[in-house]
Amino acid sequence: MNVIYKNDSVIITEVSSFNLEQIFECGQCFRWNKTDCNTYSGVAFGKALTISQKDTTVTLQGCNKNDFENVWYSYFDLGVDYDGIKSSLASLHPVLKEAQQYAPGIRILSQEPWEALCSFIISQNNNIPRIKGIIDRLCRQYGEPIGDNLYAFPTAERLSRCTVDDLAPLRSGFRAKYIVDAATKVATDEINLHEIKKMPVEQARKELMKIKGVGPKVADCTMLYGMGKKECFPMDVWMKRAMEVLFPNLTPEDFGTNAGIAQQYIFHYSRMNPQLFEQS
DNA sequence: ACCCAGGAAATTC
DNA sequence: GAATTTCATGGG
Repeated sequence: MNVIYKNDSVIITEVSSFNLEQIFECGQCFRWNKTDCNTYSGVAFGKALTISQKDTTVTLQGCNKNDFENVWYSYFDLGVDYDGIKSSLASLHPVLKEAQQYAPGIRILSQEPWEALCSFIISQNNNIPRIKGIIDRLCRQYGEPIGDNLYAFPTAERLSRCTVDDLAPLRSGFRAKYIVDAATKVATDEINLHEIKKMPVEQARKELMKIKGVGPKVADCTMLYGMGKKECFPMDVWMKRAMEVLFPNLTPEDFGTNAGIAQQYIFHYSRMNPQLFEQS
């Protein structure tokens, strides 16, 4: 991998294990949209970015050296050797190898802890298009505008000043009260996400589950996508099916310290191939 | 009308 | 304590 800095853009060449479509559409994030062929626009850490890819060259538009080094490098997990992780995971199980080869350009994004927590609270018993819609309305309503019809993810402090009735226009249903509880606990520092990030997984999960509407699955998504805890293995309906049908004699622990990455390959592979789970 | 969606809380057994 | 029902909303 090679990085070239221009005036208002950064170009990465010879990138490996990196595919924008697979990264943004494997179900780990909800705020990136395809704006053109091989091009996505989105917001993270309060910064807007347009990013495009052709083969092993990736261009970040509207990005200076500072933003790249402080935000996007870690956001796209560029310090992690996915080639190495993939070959190690592939040797564990033939079906995992198959899932990984289906979308070899997946990377786990390092999202903001609060955004990950809030997003996956909204995700429960919900479908992805509708999750994206709710989060879009949430950001438009309560996020800081950052130009070009784009908005930062609203802070916990801002949302803590909302009532359940205030959130009605989001049409988030029964999840509104969970959003308010999470925002309040985070804003008052009753729940400190940066401290939780430093804790061992078991303890961190226990802390996160003090929030109403946060169970094991939402807690694990928060830790995997928002706290860099790659051993977490969120067990949703798809992953339960996948484990029963594709890996009947394995448990998440069998996938090791990068189980969360394995989970992402399996989740995406399963969702794109639902016929695997049809009864015959 | 029914079923399901990146679940968790409330209720019942 | 384990199993079942309920919780809003929208699409198929």
